[in-house]
Amino acid sequence: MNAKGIEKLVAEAVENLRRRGALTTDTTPVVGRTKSEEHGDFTTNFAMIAAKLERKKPRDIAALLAAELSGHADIETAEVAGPGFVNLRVRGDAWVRGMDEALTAGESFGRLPPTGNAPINVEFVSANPTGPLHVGHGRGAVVGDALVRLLRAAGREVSAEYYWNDRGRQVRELGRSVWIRLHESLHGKLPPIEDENWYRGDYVKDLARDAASDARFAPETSASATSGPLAALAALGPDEPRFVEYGCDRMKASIIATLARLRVAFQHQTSERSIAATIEPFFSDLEARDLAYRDAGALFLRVEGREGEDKDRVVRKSDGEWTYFATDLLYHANKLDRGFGRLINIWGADHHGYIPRMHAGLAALGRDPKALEVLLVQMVNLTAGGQPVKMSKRSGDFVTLDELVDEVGVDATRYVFLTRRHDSQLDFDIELAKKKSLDNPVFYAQYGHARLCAILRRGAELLDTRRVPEPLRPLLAEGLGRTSGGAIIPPGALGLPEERKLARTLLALPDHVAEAAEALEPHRIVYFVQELSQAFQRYYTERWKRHADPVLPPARLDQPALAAWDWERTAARLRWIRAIRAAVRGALDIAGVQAPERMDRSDEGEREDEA
RNA sequence: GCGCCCGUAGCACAAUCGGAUAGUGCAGCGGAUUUCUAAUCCGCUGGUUGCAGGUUCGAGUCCUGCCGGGCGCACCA
Repeated sequence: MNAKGIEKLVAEAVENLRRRGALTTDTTPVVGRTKSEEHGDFTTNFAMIAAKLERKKPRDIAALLAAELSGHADIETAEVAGPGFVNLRVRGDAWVRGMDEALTAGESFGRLPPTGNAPINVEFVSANPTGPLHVGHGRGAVVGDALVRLLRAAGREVSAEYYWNDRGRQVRELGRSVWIRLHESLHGKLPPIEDENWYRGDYVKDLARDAASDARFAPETSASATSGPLAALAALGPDEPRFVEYGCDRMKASIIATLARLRVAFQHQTSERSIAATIEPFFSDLEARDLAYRDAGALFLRVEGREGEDKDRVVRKSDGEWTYFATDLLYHANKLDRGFGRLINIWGADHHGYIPRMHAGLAALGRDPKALEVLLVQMVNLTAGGQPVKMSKRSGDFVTLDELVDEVGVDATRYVFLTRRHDSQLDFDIELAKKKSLDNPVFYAQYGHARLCAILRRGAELLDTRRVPEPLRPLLAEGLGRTSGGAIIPPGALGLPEERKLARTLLALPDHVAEAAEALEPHRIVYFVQELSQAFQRYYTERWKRHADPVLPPARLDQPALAAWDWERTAARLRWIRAIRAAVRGALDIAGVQAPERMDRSDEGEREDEA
């Protein structure tokens, strides 16, 4: 029972009207959730959209549709409102049925059936294997991974992919940097270096230190009894290609390990080196077809005038080296050749100028530029209690992703990265993300789940300690989900407006999944968790504090009071709470954030200022 | 100079292919409560959606022009 379901129902009604000749349009209706309670549960603007083609007044069409819909078994009321909306209110027992579906789906609630479309390739992170990932990469990683999970939940077939720039100048610099550090540890000082391009982070020292034990240097190290392995390696000189390979392999492994920690995984990794292997014939073919040409010793691809590009672009420099643009282009073509219908890329926002060039390049190749969709992820500013944390890249002194995860944990890292749309800047408050209090949104969401679990645990305890009157035990067992159909919980037992509203909220998860996948905006799932958690917390507190109507009987009740308790209502609410929990779990699963059964209260308690 | 992204409450952000009265958190002020995990909840304050036009039944959303912020315009990556 969600907007998609209602949409089908409205479409049927429209079809009926058409068959009877009351309407002629073939406009497909769109149904949305209402913002305001008084407008019912769902609304459609079909009448206003169709009005022009029908050449009728919107309200007249709306009246026809409303009359048709009000006959349906699931519809309580169908009313014409405003300029021509049809507002629908769904019957209470239809909500209860909807929750049964959610409970049957359990952990996988929110997942949509497969669309059967061509698979989607999502390429993200793809940071050069020349150093550890930093915080900005982390955001791209989490957004990309959540997007992959989201698209899968929405029934798409998705492959997550990492592209390694393991060729070209950047990695040559890494190889040279390894040599520089070898030289340093051998001679106690850096060799004379005429430029600033080498990588001077501490991780390179580690690479240099471990190089001697790497198998690919065995010929040198084993034959170096007198001078020592370090000297043997240093003698290879700064341009030794094995330094590059070695450095890349080590960095790749380290980057993948960091991402795995963050629960980010890839189905496929592509190496630029392997792409470059076929680049010669590819571009000479283009040259033969006059899609590329030589000028001043360089090879240019004809992209001028396409996708807003104002000049042709170099694919091979006059020094003979292929540009990254050339291999990137070939790589995207390669992905299309592998059968992907859509190529989604996640880039740092500073690369946005590259998008038109990529599109133009694809167009020049005769490919559909629209197949490549680029999501730009904006900057992350780290703060601690409102104060900016310095992230100077100078001398390799910047905050790595590993350090961030060490500091605040995987769940908080992921959650915070998903609290903003990808294209807006993000302030990441490290202090807040660590706090075990409710102004920390991660904590709030996880606590909400733990609380749902606590209620169900207590319900189970009541049953197991036999404090529930004998004849009513099957009912409670049903509410707790221990049986299915073992007892009938009357739909009317869950009749409060708040309960109905919350049912509507939780059953909207499949709609949110569909919409978020369509928009490529995983952050919406996090908003859903927040909304649902908050709605339940409000309900839970209000029921008890304001209405003296708790979900479970208070602990102090004696046996006669328990006998008089309304167990039917309790069973209905427990079932409903399980449905809420299924929705929270389903949503957190898409975000890749854990849903803990309990929060340990132990540490951190109070230790404010003691001054 | 040209191009791209963003301007929504004091701060940080939402807003379902253009839908009805623009929401949520934090901060501020006031309150509930002695329990089912209070690690809770409620109320109040706060807005000309940067500005000016346009498109239409209807605009935070689309178009044009300004203003402000960020970024990009290499035979760099």
